[in-house]
Amino acid sequence: MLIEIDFNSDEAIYVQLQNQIIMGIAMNLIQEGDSLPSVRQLANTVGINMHTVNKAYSMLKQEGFIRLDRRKGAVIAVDMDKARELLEMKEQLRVLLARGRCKNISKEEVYALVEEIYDEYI
Amino acid sequence: MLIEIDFNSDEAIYVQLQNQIIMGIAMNLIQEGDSLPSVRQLANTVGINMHTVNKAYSMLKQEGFIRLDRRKGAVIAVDMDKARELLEMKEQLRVLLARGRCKNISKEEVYALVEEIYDEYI
DNA sequence: AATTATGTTATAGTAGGACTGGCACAAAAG
DNA sequence: CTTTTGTGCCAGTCCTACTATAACATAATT
Repeated sequence: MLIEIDFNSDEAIYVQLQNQIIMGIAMNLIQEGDSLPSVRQLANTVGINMHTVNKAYSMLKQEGFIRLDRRKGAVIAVDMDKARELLEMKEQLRVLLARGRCKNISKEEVYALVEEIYDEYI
Repeated sequence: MLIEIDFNSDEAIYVQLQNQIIMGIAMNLIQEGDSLPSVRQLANTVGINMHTVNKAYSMLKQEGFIRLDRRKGAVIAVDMDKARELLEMKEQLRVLLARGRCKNISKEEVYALVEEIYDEYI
């Protein structure tokens, strides 16, 4: 799985790492049980510091996307805490949809976007 | 329109201001043409610095939610750049839905959330 | 047994953003 | 004229992001 960092982005590097890994899981580019490069290895190939990768991995672990195994590195292991995820998603959606509503974006247009994104999952 | 700041939140104050004003517009608590308190006034009532309010207003202006009028203060004036908003919303949704998909949240559950939020708009 | 690679922790430094504070200005309102 | 407005500049504090170096115990490799 290819990971690319935009150093000119205003998004923190560890957030970019997080999001790309999460999207990689959603896209089935990496699956349950697969392992990600080690902290040092990924830091080296991407060209960033070890601690930055470690922070991304730590957060992914805390949020229940990976399990850190000393033998196999960072192993994809998603816990299914839907309740918590639904609550967080609702908070995020509330702000996102409010912005859209101000700009006259209809519910149907939102649904169209969701459909488009789900279609990307093949 | 009541504005409340959570000083213990990890969200920046000016972001909280932005979001509350945007949600205020979406909820019809404030409407096109209405004006918000002046920079100094709002800063005073909320108990924060003038420059923090100014930053929130400046961003809202740049994002096309208000117009700054020296006579009337910050006037609600939403520009309808749907194309840009749809692009931004899609980027945000991509990350949000990826998280959900990893946690086995179905498209139908997402739609249910959207319905719930739209129902809040009365 | 020795070497290497791993996750993890500690400490320290730099850079930038967030927030506050004070001051000042021109423009508009009263 | 006086007050209030948005705006700009400069300075200072605090926190986060990122880097850098070092150290450690554990585990895989040789």
